[in-house]
Amino acid sequence: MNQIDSSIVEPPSARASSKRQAILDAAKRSFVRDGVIAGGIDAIAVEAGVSRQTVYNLIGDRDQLFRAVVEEVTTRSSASLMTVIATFPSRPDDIQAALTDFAVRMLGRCLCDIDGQALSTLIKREAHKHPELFKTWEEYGPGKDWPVIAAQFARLARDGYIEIDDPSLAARHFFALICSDLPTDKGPCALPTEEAIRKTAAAGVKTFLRAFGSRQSTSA
Amino acid sequence: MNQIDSSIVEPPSARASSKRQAILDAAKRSFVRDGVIAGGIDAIAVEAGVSRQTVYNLIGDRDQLFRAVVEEVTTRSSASLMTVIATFPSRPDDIQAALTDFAVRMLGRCLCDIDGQALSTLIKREAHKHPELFKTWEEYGPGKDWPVIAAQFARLARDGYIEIDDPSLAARHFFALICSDLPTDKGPCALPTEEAIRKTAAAGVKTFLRAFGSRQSTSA
DNA sequence: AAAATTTTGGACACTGTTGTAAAATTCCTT
DNA sequence: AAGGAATTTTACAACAGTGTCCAAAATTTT
Repeated sequence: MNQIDSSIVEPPSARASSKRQAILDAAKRSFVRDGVIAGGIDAIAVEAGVSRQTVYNLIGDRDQLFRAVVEEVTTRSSASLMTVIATFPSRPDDIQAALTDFAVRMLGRCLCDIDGQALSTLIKREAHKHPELFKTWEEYGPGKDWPVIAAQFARLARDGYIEIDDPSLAARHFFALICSDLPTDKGPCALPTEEAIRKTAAAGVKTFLRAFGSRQSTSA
Repeated sequence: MNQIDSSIVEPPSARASSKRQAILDAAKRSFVRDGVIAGGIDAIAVEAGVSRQTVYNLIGDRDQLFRAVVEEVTTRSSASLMTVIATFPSRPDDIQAALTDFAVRMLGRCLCDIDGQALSTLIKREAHKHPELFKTWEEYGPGKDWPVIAAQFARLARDGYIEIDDPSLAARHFFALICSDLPTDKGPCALPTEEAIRKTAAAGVKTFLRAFGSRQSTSA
């Protein structure tokens, strides 16, 4: 039905793979929107543009579907988080601008994208019924990267940009501030606009630097 | 409707009222734990210690049950929030200690109690299906009190305790910081311990005052 | 073009839940 | 203790969703 750009030459099971992805995406949306148990398999199949049988053929029953979605979301979120962490400013001229840009990237590409949203929603909502989910998050997912982020802040402190006692705490406060009043927390599940993200990030970084910025490097 | 401490002589429908409350509590827990649609009415009835019929007799079907729970949770949360806001420090000797105590009260009695937990969970999870829920939150629930909180911070600034540009933003950053790494966000739905609350609140207030505290009144 | 494979739509039995209605029981009033 | 109200028990019909099977249609491969 919807081959994206598989016009020229595709591997043997390209169609199946594409359909599989469509199902996973539809299931992801359904799980986030209605909960894992609430939405019917039929609805997911319709949303994916396939028949119910295809769902059972390519993936399996609800439980396997859930696991497949979690796996994909975890993998993707972890990867994009790593990518963004790699862009953490190292020796910026303007620490405020650099941190703001970093915060915007983090919010837009990790926390507010469809996968990040799905991951946090699923963890919050299904953790009590699937304890392994939270464990996976800690071991293989974004949860394992907190020390890396803390280390970035420690390095920033060592280079004289900020003054902190506890890098881990600083990292958590940084994230709390840049997420402070994202529309996500309030209204429906709509993803915030790029503009809202930038505004929130800038305000959060400003407060963060008021608290932790070195006196000499605080500009503005 | 709900007489509070009618221990000595009970009004005629005291038993019904008590059962009604038990049902509402059980439904609240079930809705938060499993979602509004997932848990069976039977399970709620058993958890409340009544039969399924009594649920239908005293309250009604699932939808009425949901509305009753939302109404109760909203009312209670709003009331306890008001109570705690009333204890906002006015002219404290030690601004840090006073704000920390306030943060502890706010976390413990509003955000981390069963009703606050239920309210935020239900709003996040069911907002898309019951838009009136979020609207109610804004008009009658805790949402309507943000300006009041912002005003408290404005007053604190006027009295020279803190230095802020935007009271509303300061209020949001204050809450973001004191909620920063509450165990709630991570693990299962268990309520955080008093100790964890105090620690998180203290750390949040400390950072808040590093950012916004007046130079002269910042102690330690 | 024919064969092989995948996808589809429909039918099916099955389970679990719902909301209601009647009896049976318990509880309170008098 | 008897009468009456409330509550629980039990039963029931209706319904929605699940997972499976199969034949027909569509699609790919030979």
